[in-house]
Amino acid sequence: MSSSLGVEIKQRLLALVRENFNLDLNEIAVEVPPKTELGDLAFPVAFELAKRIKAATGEKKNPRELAAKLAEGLKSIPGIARVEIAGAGYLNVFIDRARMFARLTGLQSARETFGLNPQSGKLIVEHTSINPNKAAHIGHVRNAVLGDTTARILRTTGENVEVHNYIDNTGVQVADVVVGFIYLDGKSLDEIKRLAEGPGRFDYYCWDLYSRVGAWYEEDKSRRETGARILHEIEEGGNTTAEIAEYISSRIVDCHLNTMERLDISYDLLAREREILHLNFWARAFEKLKEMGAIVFETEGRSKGCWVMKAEEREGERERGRIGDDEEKEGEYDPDKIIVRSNGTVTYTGKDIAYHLWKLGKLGLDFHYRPLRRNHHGHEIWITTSDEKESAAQHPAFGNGTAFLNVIDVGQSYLQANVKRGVMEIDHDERVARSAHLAYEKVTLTPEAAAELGMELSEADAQRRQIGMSGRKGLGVKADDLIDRLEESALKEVRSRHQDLSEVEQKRIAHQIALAALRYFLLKYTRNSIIAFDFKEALSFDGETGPYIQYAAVRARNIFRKLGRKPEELRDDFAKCSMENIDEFFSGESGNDLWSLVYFASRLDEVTQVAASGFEPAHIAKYAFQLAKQFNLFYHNYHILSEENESRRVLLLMVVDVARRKLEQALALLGIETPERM
RNA sequence: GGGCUUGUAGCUCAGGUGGAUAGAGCGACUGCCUCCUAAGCAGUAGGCCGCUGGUUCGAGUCCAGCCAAGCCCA
Repeated sequence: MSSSLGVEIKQRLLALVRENFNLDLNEIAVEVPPKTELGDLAFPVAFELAKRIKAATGEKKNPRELAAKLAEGLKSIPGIARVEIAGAGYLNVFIDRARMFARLTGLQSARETFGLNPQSGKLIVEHTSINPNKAAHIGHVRNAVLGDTTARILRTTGENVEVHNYIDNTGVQVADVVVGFIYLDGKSLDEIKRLAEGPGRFDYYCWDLYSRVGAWYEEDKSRRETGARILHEIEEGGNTTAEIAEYISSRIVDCHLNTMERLDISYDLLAREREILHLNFWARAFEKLKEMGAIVFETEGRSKGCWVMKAEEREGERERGRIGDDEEKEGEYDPDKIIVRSNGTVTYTGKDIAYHLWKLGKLGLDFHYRPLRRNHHGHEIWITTSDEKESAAQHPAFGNGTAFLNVIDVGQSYLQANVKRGVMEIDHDERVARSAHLAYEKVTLTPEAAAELGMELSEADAQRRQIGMSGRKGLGVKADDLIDRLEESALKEVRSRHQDLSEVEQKRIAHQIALAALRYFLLKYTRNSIIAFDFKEALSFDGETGPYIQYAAVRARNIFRKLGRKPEELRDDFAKCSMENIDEFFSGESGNDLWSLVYFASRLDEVTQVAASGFEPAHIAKYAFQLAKQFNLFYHNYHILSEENESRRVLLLMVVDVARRKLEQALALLGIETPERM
């Protein structure tokens, strides 16, 4: 792998600088030169060195001369073909192409992890976590796709990952839909059941109902008290209202799991808030927090009578904010974080700290578990329960993580920071510090998209670049609607190209293409970029899209199909090629072309590392697209099957195979399959 | 008023640890299917990288101050 060679060169350079100039550099920067002809790795170390020498002795040195001195010492490293000094003093290293190519083609294609940093502990990734009261929309899908892809990337780098989906089944949003069923529709539990089991889409029905409830509240604000009462009954449990809530939220969770299954997104465990309430997680966490002195009881000031987590700095300096009445927003932005209000109720932060202590195995309490369903890979998805009788005798060991990663939109940053702080007061394990809030920006709508959804735009809205989606207003792109449209238009394309395939096969391919289009669309943007959703863009299969990348991989497959042999069957022919053949192959102008494709393909592992350490799947997405582009260029310029020179043809085929393998691996990291045909 | 984030081509966005001529997609214009699939390829046009200073041999990248937008909050 090129990066290990890079590491070796760095170490050698550090030693050379020490020997020759008696200086210690703390880092050696590496770059990739802008053109293949300039080399494969570039070290601007001579510039840094000249600066340091001047600082130490006042002597002005020419970077080119310094670079030349260092170059001598690199030549003996195996894998390096030659070293050149370029520009004002770049040290450019040329990799031994034949040697590296031979190694690349020899890789096991089934290799899934490269385990450069295997972790002993378990990382708990939480994503999706949609309120179970209505259909999922494109914003929820961004969360799920980001979380799912991050989990795939982390697993590939050797992490042990457990994926959780948190179900807030006793929250305000579920309560509002319950209000709708009882007060707006006048439906009993049995009637709701008939509706849910009927032919219509239950999550779509709730989507509309939820916005009707929003409007109902707007008409008469005092109706919100009804909502508050219903919420209280749900939290308390043991009554019909709670039963209705339980039924509705369970059915909606089913719908969400179906939607996510279409995107090849799955979970190990669904953890529900209901159990956190019933199993008294908070009470235990409260004891622990008090024990550790993480929270203190205020006897004076604005927060008198509250248990608070003291601010880290400037304690007491700033005047504390008034305690509001608003359930949801209370006190979260005070310098001292209120955990328990003076009336004895617990804030979200408090409950969340309890839940996260459980994730790390520090609570001393556990859920009961039952299997819920299997996904299409046969993987069992478990769900928590508070009923011991329901509990499975045998279940995987959930929780007990060493760190957690929460995929939540950026608006929750402050809350998440407080949760982490609270947890770290109790769990001092340094690995907890690796825990992070994986924040991402929202998906909004372009004015055009909003108009297409039937929204009446006010003048102010029409002027704006983007319009926020609103579950309460029923304004948003429903995930299943979008997937349906993608599959439909993909199917049309597949039919026109592959009339020989069966209907089932055509649909399967259309589905793979639709999934690629959607996942790539959501992953090509970096996390902190707002996605202004546009139908035309999201439904495109051309240009920088998932299908474009799939197409490149399929083209590579087609070459082997046409050839009538599998890549593995060419090993013997490849072995007959001498190193001289390969050197010749990679020399000259065409050699540079071929090499730049191979070299770029070799860098997937390096890119994966960067994506993993920054929790940024967009790096892989961008890389995959660039690799596909390079492959398409190669495909256009070189006719492989018509190549008459026997050994050259074999080598070209091996290049195709290296590129194909890396394309497929990159797509797999993004959760995208490569179709057999396109 | 406080905190966080963002400002790069007409539009949407990339640009780890400062480095070689600032990139891509879309849109516009011009070419390329007798040849492994044109969901493709090649080319043209399009840029005070928000503004002003600073650090540096070197700044889209780092620092400060402005301006503008978005998000969270008293």
